[in-house]
Amino acid sequence: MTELATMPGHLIRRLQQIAVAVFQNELSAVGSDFTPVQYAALRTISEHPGLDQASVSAFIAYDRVTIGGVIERLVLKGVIEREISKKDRRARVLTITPKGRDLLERIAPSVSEAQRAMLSGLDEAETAEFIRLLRKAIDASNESGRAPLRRPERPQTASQGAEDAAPSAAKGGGIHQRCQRRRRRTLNKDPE
Amino acid sequence: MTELATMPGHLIRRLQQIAVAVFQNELSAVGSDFTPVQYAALRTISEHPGLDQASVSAFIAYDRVTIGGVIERLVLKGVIEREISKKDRRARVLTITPKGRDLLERIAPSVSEAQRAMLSGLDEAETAEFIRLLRKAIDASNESGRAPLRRPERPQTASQGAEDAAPSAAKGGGIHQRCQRRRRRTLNKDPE
DNA sequence: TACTAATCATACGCATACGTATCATATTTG
DNA sequence: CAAATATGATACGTATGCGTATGATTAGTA
Repeated sequence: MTELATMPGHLIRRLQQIAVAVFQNELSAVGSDFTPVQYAALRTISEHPGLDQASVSAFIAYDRVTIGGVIERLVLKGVIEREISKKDRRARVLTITPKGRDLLERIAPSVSEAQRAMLSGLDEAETAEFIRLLRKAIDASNESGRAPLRRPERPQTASQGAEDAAPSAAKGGGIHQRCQRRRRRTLNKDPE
Repeated sequence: MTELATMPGHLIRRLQQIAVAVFQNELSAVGSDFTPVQYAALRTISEHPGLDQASVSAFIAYDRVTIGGVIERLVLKGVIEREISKKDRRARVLTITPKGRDLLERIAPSVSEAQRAMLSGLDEAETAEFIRLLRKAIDASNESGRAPLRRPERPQTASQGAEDAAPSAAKGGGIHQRCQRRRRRTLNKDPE
């Protein structure tokens, strides 16, 4: 049986927890309480104004249900606005507020510092190689996660939010089929 | 502003989510619903019978509060037993049950396969290098997380569980001081 | 020995993370 | 066009993950 301490899964989990802790430490030092996920969502909305929630989650490869809660908290913090799309009354169109833009700008140095600090054990060459391997591994298993990375294709709000672009296979490929496939934690119950 | 898609924090999170999905996919294929964390805890208890919960969490660098719930679910699944220590009535001594041992053995191939599959995008040399960098980064930032890796030092159950050993700085160094230090998400509230 | 400090476990609260189900609305098709 | 299907958002349940607080005990100290 392989040592637990050498298993990739275990190591990835530990580094992820360190990364979150480092991120929040850096941000709390400048009075911000954004989580890494909230930051990622806010960044995405800032750079692609007018996205709906499903597109945001596809953009950063997060779970749609989870992003719903993240968006909710960002709205409560007053850093984004959410309104019903005029083109599709199911969708909620998201835009960043001036306050959100200010905060993003203010925490930018801390975010950069966190990215550096979480890999402080690696030198420059190692960091570059590590990032390369991370991306390679992720690309190969993109479809294994619940929320594969996808590129959206509609600016939605028209007017301003037109800097999206990037077509490609969006839609259709997601999970969430009504008649589900790919069950994971279900039908389990280890046989007694 | 750096691209979100190139930030280590973002990439680490995505790979972690892929790793969890792969793990659970592999295990559900053989009828098991252990989570990665439950597996790590069970492995630790199996290899170091007689540990208390705090020692388990220190051993695998997980949070003590979280491990409490994990242990609880393992007890409910009937794979471990938890009883009050005779030496320290505050502590709960943990041991694996025969059923737990059987299950561990049965899922071993799936666990190995998951470790391989989650890095299927990397060749052998890359995988080795990736793991080396993971460990190096983690070692350097061990203290950044809430639950740094520590080695326990008391077998606790006496009799059987004596294969622990590995002394070193345990105790004292943990977080959880009564008068807290290292606040993270607190005293925040971004200035309006 | 009495008091203080440290430690184990646990409780509560909040934030991801995700399987699943449902409602509302679009889109596709026969 | 009407029925079937797909999609956006959300609700519910469970599992981490972790800051914080507290009760029970133990250890350390005046």
